[in-house]
Amino acid sequence: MTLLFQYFSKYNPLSKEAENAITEICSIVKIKKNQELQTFGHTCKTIYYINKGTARIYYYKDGIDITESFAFENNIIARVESLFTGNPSRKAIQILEDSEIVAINATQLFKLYDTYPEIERLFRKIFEVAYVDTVNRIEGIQFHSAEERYNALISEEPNILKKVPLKHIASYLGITQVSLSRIRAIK
Amino acid sequence: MTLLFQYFSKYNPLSKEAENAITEICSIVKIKKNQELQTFGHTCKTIYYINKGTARIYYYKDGIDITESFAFENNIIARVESLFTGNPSRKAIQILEDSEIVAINATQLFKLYDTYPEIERLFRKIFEVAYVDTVNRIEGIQFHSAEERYNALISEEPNILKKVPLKHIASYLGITQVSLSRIRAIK
DNA sequence: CTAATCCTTTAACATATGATAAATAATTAC
DNA sequence: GTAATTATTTATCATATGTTAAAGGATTAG
Repeated sequence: MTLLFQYFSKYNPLSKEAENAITEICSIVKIKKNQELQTFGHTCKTIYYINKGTARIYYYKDGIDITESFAFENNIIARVESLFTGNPSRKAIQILEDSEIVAINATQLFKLYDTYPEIERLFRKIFEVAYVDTVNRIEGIQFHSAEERYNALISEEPNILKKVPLKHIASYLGITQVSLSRIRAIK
Repeated sequence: MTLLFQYFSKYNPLSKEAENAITEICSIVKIKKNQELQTFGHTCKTIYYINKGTARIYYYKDGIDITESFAFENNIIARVESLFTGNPSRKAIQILEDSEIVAINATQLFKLYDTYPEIERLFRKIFEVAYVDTVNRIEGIQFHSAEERYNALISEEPNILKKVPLKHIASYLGITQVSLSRIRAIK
C-alpha cells in the first residue's frame, strides 16, 4: 500500500485519516498471467492500482479482440466507460504478466467522497490527467502513420515488447497484426 | 444563466449559495461568427458554456488547420489539455455561428472548490462524462471507416451541415476535404 | 453589383493498410 | 521432451484514403 499512497501524493497528498479510510476499502490481489481480473458484462465497481505486473483493457469488435489500453507498474487502471456511467462494461481486464494489484472498491470510495473532499479531489485530479492523455491520444491516432505510432509507443514504453504480445500492440495501434509485422520488418 | 444552471442540475444540483458564487465568476460574451474566443499560446483559464451558437477547438498540425472538437448549444467547451495541466494551449477556440456564451473564470472556480465541495463534484462529473465520450471516440476513429464516421456524425448532430463548413468536419473526422467530398458524392 | 476570396467538387495517380493464406517460430500442455 | 497450440512473419492482391491540380460555386468586402 505504500506505493499506492506514494502514487496518490503526486496528485493530492492525503491526511492520515483519509489514507486509513482508503486502506479499509482496498484489497490486494495476486493474479497470474492470462487470467481475467474482470470479465465482460458487469458494471465496473473497482479501480485498480498495479503494484507489480502488466494488464490490458480489451473488448471484442465484430469478433476480433481489440486492446483499448495497457497499464503497467505504478499506475491506475479502470473501465471508466462503465465506472462513470453505471452501464455494464463491454470490456474486460486481462493480466499480461504475473501481477500484484490493489483493488479499490469504487462503490465505497464514492461514499468516502462525502466525508473526505480530499479523496474526491485526488480522484478528480487522477482522472483529469487520464482525460488529457486520452485527448492527446486521439491526435496521435488521427495524424500519425501506423509506423510513427509504433515508434512513439516503443519510445514511451521501451519494455513493452518484453511484456505484451505483438498482436495486442497491433490492435492498440488500430492496425492488423500483419501490418505491424510489415512495419517492424522495414528497419 | 438559467440555462447554465439547468445544465448543471443534470449533473449535480447546486445549493442557492453555490449558484450565487458561480454567478459572480461568470460573464456573458456575445461574439460573432469567425471570431476567436481564445487564441493560441496562453494557458487556458476559462471554461465556456454555449447558451446559443456553435464553436470549435482547433490547432495547426504541420501548417494544416485541424478541428479537435465542436461544441453546440447547451454544452461546455474547454481546452482541457491546458486547463488541467497549466501548460500553454496549442489550441484556439473559434466561433462558427454568432454566439452567446457564458465564460466561467476557472482560476476562481478552482478556488470555489475549497469552499463548495458540491461545485467540485459538479465539475468532476461533467469532465468524467467528457472523458468517457473521448474514450468512446477513439473506438470510432480506429474501427470505423471514414464513411461510417461521417454518417455517425450526421445522425448524432443532424444540423451540423448548416452550422459548420465541410472542411472542418473533414479534419475532425481525420480525413482530407477531398476524401470527404468523395464520400458525400457516393450517395 | 462586382471582384476577390474562400469553399467544395472532380479527376488522375500514389501509397499505406487491409484481407487472405501459408510458412515459421515460439510457447504451452501433457 | 514431444505434440499441440498460439504467435509472428511473409507474400500476393484489393481498396480506402492521400496528394496534387484544376474547375465550379458560394460568400464576403467594398
